[in-house]
Amino acid sequence: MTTVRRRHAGDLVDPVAIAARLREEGHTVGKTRAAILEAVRGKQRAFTAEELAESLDDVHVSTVYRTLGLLEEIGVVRHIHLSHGPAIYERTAVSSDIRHLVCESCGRHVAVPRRVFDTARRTLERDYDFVLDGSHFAIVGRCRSCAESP
Amino acid sequence: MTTVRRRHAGDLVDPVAIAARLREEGHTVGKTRAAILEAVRGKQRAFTAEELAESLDDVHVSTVYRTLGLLEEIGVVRHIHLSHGPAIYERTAVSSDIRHLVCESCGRHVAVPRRVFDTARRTLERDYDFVLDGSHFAIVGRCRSCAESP
DNA sequence: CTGAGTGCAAAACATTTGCAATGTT
DNA sequence: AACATTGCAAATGTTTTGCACTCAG
Repeated sequence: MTTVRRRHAGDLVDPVAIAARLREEGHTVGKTRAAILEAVRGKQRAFTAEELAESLDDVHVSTVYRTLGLLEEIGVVRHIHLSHGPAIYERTAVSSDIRHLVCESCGRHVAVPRRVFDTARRTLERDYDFVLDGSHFAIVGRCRSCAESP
Repeated sequence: MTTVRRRHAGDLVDPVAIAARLREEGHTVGKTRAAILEAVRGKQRAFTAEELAESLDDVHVSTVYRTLGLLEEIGVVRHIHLSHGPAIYERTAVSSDIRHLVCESCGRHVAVPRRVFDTARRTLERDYDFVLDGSHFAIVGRCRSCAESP
């Protein structure tokens, strides 16, 4: 048996595989998109569209936004809104079981396991018909140092 | 004994009292501000700056933003960011023990008791040095009907 | 009278969009 | 060649700000 074709997000890190997937969807992949794909693979941490654009020569932010939008559709990245400021993007491969906390004073952000919110999630679902989704917007508060010096 | 002067936020609903408080802080209160104060008292539910401006004749949104900013400083109102779209303002008197949930599909929002997040709050504080503050940004998810028809 | 408040236009900021030029298949 | 993609400029939506004018104390 040769290359097994798995179809879940975890696969989509390799620029070549992603490009193939995009073509399947009827898109084309030229050098600009290829460069973005490469840059996304390079990112260890979450990044803003702006940052990604700056790390590439002659790629306009609007193009980055468009491409990240496409990558989001096929499940390669997701974006998270921190409190104020631009959204951050991260590869979905990074794990969907983390939630982002932001300190609204200093902007620092930390990742915590999703399970921290299990009790709240259950209560909301049971008593309030509400399905919590902490993955698209960060959870806001203050880190200890900022909480101590207000 | 006559009028007792209590100094906590719960008092600040009466336009006259609020105006007095503003003057204490060195501000002046003319007819525009008085009108805004009156309008704020009238609001049963949370409102956007835009809505408030539209409910008043010849008061510019920028003035409403400025005045709400002032009212926020003295603890009369607070603003909450829903997922997308404008922030909503509510009188602090309304209760600081509620948290706002927003459905990111339909925009509907519901209030739930702060205690729903007690477990999460304790864990975050104990294990992650993070002080949760669900009062400034809404908690995002989906209401049951939207969750069922994605 | 003098500083505070106001309307308006413009800036700020993150993101989206229309369009003409260019690139991909 | 046909159509997708790109850069750029302009629009979007929310909030803030500079400035000249008006008003409150």
